[in-house]
Amino acid sequence: MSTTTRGRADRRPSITDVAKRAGVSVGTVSNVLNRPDQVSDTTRDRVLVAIEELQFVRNASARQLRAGTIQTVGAIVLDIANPFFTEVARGVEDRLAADEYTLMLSSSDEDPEREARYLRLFEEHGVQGVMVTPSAGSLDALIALRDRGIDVVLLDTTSPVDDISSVAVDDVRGGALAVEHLVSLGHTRIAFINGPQTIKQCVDRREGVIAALTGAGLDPAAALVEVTIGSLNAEGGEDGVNRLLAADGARPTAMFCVNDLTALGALRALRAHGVSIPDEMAVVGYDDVVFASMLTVPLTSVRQPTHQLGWTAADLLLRQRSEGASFQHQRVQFQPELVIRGSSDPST
Amino acid sequence: MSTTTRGRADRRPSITDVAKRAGVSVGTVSNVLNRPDQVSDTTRDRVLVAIEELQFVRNASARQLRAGTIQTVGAIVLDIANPFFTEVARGVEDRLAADEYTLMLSSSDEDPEREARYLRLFEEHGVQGVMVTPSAGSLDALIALRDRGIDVVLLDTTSPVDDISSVAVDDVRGGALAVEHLVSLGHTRIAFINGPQTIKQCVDRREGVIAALTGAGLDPAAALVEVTIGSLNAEGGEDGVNRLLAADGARPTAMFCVNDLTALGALRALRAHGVSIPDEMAVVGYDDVVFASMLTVPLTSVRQPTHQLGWTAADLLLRQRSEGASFQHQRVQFQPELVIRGSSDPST
DNA sequence: ATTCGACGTTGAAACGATTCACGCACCCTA
DNA sequence: TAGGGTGCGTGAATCGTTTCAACGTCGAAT
Repeated sequence: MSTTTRGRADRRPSITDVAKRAGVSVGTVSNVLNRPDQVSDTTRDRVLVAIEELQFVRNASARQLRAGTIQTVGAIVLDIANPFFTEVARGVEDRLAADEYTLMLSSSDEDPEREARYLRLFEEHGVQGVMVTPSAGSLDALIALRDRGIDVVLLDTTSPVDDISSVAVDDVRGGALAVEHLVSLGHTRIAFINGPQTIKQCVDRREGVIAALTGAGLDPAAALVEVTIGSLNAEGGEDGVNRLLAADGARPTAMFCVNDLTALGALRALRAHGVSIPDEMAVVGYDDVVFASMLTVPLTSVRQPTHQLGWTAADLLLRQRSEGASFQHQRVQFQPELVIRGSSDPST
Repeated sequence: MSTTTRGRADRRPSITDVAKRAGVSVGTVSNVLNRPDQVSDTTRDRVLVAIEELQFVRNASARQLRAGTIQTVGAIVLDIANPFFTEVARGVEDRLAADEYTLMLSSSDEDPEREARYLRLFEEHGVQGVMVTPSAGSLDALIALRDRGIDVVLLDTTSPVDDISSVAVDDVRGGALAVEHLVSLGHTRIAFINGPQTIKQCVDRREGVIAALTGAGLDPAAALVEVTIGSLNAEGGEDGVNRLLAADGARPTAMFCVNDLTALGALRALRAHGVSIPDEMAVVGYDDVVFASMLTVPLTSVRQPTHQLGWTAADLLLRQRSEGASFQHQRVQFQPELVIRGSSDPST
């Protein structure tokens, strides 16, 4: 009775149970599973029937314990809810699928502790490699990881060391593009809603911003109003604008947001404050996400090759694996592109 | 030399290596790791030093093989790139964190095969339970999974059976809300950009649509123009509109899109065709995603309690685990809410 | 008739962590 | 001083799979 009507399995059937039921050895069952052509038809059928009857499901832990490793890599992005990163992840998956690798995907939410936790989790699970958008200070941990035999590729950031590959978009150039554009429209007082300097993208885009201002003969100290926000999402953008508008001093006439999600929140807050766009405030975002062109005021943004970014990172990782010591580490860098729309330029 | 300067580990150090180096038995190392207070201070320190020196990292497979199970559950959503589902996932994570469970998250991309593959992968990895937004026909597999001891909670769909719990939002009501609104604005010819009937949400929302039309004394056969699209994203929405506008017959004056991503694509295509909104075409979406209120024409949409949906699903799953046989299966259903904006109502 | 290879199958060793019954040393108490 | 705890540590068994040397059997070749 307990075998026929059990509501809940007492124990998962193992390969041994299958072997007993089919009247063969465990080795044969394993062969049926992994090298079916080395088993005679009749035996194979008998085993398959037993597998079906027992509803046998392989135990991945045992499998992997024996094998030592699995066809899996991990990826840690800054924010899984950001369309930019989901598109990158899609690129990663597409490349991995070709080599029948699977992906463990996690979001650090810009928190170094979460990043470290996931890194450890991935390692404990025996991934062959990781793609990471690292927070500040995690480089040493990544180098140590690499030394322990887990390949590392930096994602959306340029590698500071020669023996770790990276795939990035030129963020300095992107930041410059945005601000050069605003300056060319005549703005001389520009707000920059930026994330913490623990995030490399924020540092680089800021560098581009400063360079563009200086290059245009403006003094950053006077022309730039920096607002630092805690998280790079819509809430952060709203928060940034609220603080900006509450501050004393001349209100900027233009604003560069570190990404489109932030810009979305900023636009929402600006609207709530009755600030008209682009007349009273020109706004530029970053990423050119799917909805940027469709907003009340279509958002000027810096476009990046998202899918290609992810695809290339995965490609480097897999090639590093297969080529071994002969692999040449490299820093791949793509160029961003400014897409001008109504949020900055009234003539469009 | 090979031990000091090895660039790449020959083999991951095991608990045995640590034990040897520290001059203790493996049992003691395990105790240091799992019950540190049962080990004397000096021994513990010695072991910790060895762990540090060898850069020892636990092997999750071995650990889990012995333990039999892990504090992990899986979730399969229809589309990870849809903000609706990322918000749901966030709710799931928040509840799981309280019980120190981890989440394996995957996207089926509305493909039953992908769903089945991930389900199997989760099972092989020994998850304790799964939350699934199922495709049509996968119920039997889910019941079988439950019978094999893996708890199942249906996510964003109402359970068709008594002994599997579910957490959903009333999609029939949601569909009705959308169309009642359009009818109240005087529309008598309404397009419905819907996904395939293999997706329960699409079936339910359609049922609500039909009910609303009938309730208003309209004949669905005449009043409703259905367009079925392959995937519920922006591309699908664009495709749907293109096909709608290319078709013969009187053009509808209103349109209900099965979700906001689809609506976004639809709006893009409508704009490309020079159709003005809401004058020539009123548009209603579904989900009220973060950018809905910020679009060129703010999108009327049906709002759902996303975070709560995920949180509750995870809560049911964990309680099912802990309460065992005494657990009462339940169908939780939340109510949707219509948010009226400019894409349907010119007066807003 | 013997040898040989091919084929199919076997069974035990290994993977690395956890667990638990047991042993040892020590101190406290009667 | 014997008896009984207590506190630490040990080491073998165990989880389920894969792998591989070894074995029997059969047919073909010599």
